[in-house]
Amino acid sequence: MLREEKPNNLVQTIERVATIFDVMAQSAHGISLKELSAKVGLPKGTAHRLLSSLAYFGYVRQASESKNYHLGFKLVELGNLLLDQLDLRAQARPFLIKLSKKTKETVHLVVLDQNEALYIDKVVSNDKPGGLQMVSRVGLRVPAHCSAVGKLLIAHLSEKGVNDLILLKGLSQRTRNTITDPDRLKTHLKIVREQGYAIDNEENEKGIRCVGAPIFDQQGQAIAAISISGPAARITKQLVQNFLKKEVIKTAQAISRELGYTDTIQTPGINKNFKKGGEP
Amino acid sequence: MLREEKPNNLVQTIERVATIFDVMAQSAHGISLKELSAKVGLPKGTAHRLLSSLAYFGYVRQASESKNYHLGFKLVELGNLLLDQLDLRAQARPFLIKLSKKTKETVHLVVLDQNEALYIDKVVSNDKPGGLQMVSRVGLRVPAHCSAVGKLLIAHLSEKGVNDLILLKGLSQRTRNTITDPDRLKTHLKIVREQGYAIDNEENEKGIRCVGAPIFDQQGQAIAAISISGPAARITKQLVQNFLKKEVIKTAQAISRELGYTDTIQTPGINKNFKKGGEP
DNA sequence: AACCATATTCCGTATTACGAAACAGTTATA
DNA sequence: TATAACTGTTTCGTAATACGGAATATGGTT
Repeated sequence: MLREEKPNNLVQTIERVATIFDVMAQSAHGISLKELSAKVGLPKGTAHRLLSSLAYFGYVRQASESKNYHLGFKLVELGNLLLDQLDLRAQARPFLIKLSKKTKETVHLVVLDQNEALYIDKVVSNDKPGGLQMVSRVGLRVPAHCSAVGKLLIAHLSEKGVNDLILLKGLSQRTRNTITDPDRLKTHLKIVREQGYAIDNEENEKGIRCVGAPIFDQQGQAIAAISISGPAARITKQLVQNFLKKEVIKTAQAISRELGYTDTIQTPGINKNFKKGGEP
Repeated sequence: MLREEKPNNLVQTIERVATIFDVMAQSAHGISLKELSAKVGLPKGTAHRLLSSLAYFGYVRQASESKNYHLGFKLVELGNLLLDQLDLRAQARPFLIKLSKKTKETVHLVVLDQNEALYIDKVVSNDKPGGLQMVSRVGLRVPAHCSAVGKLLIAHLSEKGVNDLILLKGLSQRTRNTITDPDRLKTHLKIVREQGYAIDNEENEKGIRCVGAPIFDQQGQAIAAISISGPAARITKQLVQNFLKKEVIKTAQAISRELGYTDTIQTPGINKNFKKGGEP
């Protein structure tokens, strides 16, 4: 997988640790030293030294019986601490809860990170006992080009930003509805930007439909997006047009206002750069 | 702070990265390179090299305008993935929700990690609008000796385990109710172990009272604990004795059964070591 | 009891990261 | 507008650091 601007002098240890974490992330029930050292391509001794250092600080832990290595709880600690440091999340949460209650569907809060849409909060509706539930998780990533929230966020990127993203991540075909043509995507993003909401019409996963709206900060930057997601059978196109679209936009606007955004959504593009690049 | 068995050949980079993360964790609004390098005691150049390597893999991120460094979302990703890898958490969750609904209070799931009680799940009651809410967070740690859940977990440790914990962490006085005498603690733990539940009677934080019960796995090990927590004014001693204690024990037993624990709680200590240390 | 598999530790070597200093980019000051 | 002051970023010769193959411990199996 391609990444953005690779530094020419990466610290070797950090690169190795990142690889180790990634391998462990795929090993739900822990991994032995032998297997891990094979997978990351390091001698056992070297891998062991890294692991015991990581274990000392709590970033990995070793099961006392099986000797298998697992990710450590320090990661949970730091990850959740980071989420709490995000003012955005704290401020958005009550609105998400309200929206979820009103629509009786799962609501997500998403930011763009490393050119992917990253879930930073999730509110599930309690009122769907036994019903279908979209599988998602805080910390999960989805491609930007085939999710409502992703499209919203990149719709407010610069032309260059979008090109870079396409170059780095590509436009993988996830379903038959996925937009995979760069030009079609750019046209679509223009519409998304102008209409102030986006729909994921089973573009990422067959059977899942979403509708989302962008959140703007004080500077008018689209820093996040929210969406309502669920099974396409329940989230019908009709329901989106008649009800959900309106609700998600309303909520997103309320959150934006909470963050200090003052511009009206009705006049997009106008009166926007009052602070950005305006030397007299 | 003292730690368990320090390896003699820690990898320097990992030690430095751990320090950097800890400093960042305390910097809610990001930290400048200058400030960070000063705090961790590294030359700017060195700190910068580590940071840019970490940033490349998403473990830190740099705010585009302020240039300040923040913890990166990769930590969220790994942390939440780890939580999902824990069978315990998935299996316990429905029981926690039920317990929270029934008692209308906040319920926590906790494990022992590095001699501290670590919250790995939290279910808040929705039925307390505007009411008091205990501040807690998944990933947060509390000392073991002054929390209901912590006492439960160390009550099932070996004598040596408890001694090590006391040596490493000490028994800090958090409130006037905190048990700070090693012998008194050991006596108390014996009672906790025998009665099958524990109470935190404002021992960690004035005004907060908790009652908890242990969760046993198939091997009869106390691998986790659950608790009901809330303001002492609401969680009265009476309510604990008449209602909450019973409910939390019942729920903990149900989860233990779910995990394959078969021994009856009524006969603690008896018929326990059928698999642990039984050479013929 | 001997064996096998895996984890852990050791130690001489050279590769890796180090960090002082130069450079660049940005903001404050005259 | 020029200049100073500050912070972030990059460079490069050096030596300390981590490397990794091989020896040793551990513990489970035949």
